[in-house]
Amino acid sequence: MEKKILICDDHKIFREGLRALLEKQPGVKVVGGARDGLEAVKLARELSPDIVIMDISMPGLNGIEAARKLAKVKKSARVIALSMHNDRKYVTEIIKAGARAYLLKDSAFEELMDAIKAVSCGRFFLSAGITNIVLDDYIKGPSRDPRSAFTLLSAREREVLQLLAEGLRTKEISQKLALSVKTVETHRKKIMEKLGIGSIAGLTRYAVKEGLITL
Amino acid sequence: MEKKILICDDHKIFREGLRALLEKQPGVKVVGGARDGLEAVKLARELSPDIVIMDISMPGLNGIEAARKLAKVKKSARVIALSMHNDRKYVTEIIKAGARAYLLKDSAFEELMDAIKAVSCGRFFLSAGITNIVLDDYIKGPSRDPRSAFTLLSAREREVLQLLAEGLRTKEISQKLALSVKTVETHRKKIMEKLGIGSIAGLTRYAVKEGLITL
DNA sequence: ACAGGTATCGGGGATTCCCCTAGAAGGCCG
DNA sequence: CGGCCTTCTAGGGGAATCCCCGATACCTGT
Repeated sequence: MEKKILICDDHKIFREGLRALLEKQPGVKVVGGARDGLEAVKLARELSPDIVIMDISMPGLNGIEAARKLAKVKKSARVIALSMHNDRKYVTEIIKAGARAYLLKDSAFEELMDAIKAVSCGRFFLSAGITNIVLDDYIKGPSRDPRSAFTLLSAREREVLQLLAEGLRTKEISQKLALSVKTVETHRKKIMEKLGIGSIAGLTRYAVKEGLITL
Repeated sequence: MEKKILICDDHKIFREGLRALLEKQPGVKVVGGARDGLEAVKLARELSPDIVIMDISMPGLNGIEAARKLAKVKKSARVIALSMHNDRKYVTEIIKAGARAYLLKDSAFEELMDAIKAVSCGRFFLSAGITNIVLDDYIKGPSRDPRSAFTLLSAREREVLQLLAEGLRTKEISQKLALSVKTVETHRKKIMEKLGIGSIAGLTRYAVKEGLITL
């Protein structure tokens, strides 16, 4: 029996490209395409796909919320998350939302086929590099709150992070906080370690995303 | 004679999808794929494609700068910009950089084929909705928007700025661009001088604001 | 030809980064 | 209570960087 597939992505040309690739494969059939989360849920109800390939960033209702809804409304549909972000936040959230696979858009198409086979058999599938994130969270125990700067970092660390992201250099921060330069360095190191970010530029982008500073 | 096409996008699965669609079309042949701007320029020189389909947001060297380089180095290649942004900033800049077409990723594949036909004949092609933006700027005459990254900085400086904001350290940049560490330092110094920004964090925020990188 | 901007490098000292180690204080759990 | 973890603090030492100089070469427009 052919697997029915629903493709959800807000870029039409991407949907068409993926459809073209899938149509060359035996055993699968693309039954529809959705351009946002709401349409994804609607079409999933109408078409009863076996597999839903779900982009995460979509306007209106994003892929994570859409997956959450599908888990309630259409349990039979196996969701494969497909995203350009390898951000831990997205990964953990959509997996918790019921997705059975997480692929990066940078993956080869072959990996997508592997994922389709895996979830069809009831197994999970994670892109290389994603596994680390999930296992990392797993061994750290059930962290129910989302991994934000406020749960991950200590108050002092957030303080240092903000100053770093605002552009102060190590010496200035040490003066401002009445600390040794070495202490500030240690804080920076711990922050980078916790967040898995290895540069000031990366920390700045993170701080903006988390709302610690404004552009 | 078949048109040789080079696909530039940082997502492998997107490149594969597009290739699958194009391979079903007569008269065109995909000769290669690049995952960033530098590779795009390199492959364009090696493969001499007739058409370069260029995504705008790519790591390292973005599509706008890549188009600018191609306009100097490989005049024969017609660039089709393919982006998810319908932001006027991107449109005007890449058109000025020499692109002959601008398509949204939300476009249908058919539109891409129309664009390929158009630029092959030496015509321009703009996605619906994009035309307004260009004409709008056109009738308003040369609207020198002051103080943007595109008017203040040189191409090389923008290139270095993007890499800095992406979190690469000086040495990595020098290796990527095949330059001396000292040269990269000088560029950074000039960038900071021109922009009046004195830290990597500040440069990162600036690059995000200007759309050189995404969060 | 000349001025100006751009792009490319170097010297050298101050500074920071990055790897270690480590003590004091507070909380948590068997 | 006695370990154990986390946090905050700080230092040593070498590599890498930042930051001030200067310098050469190449365009481009006047």
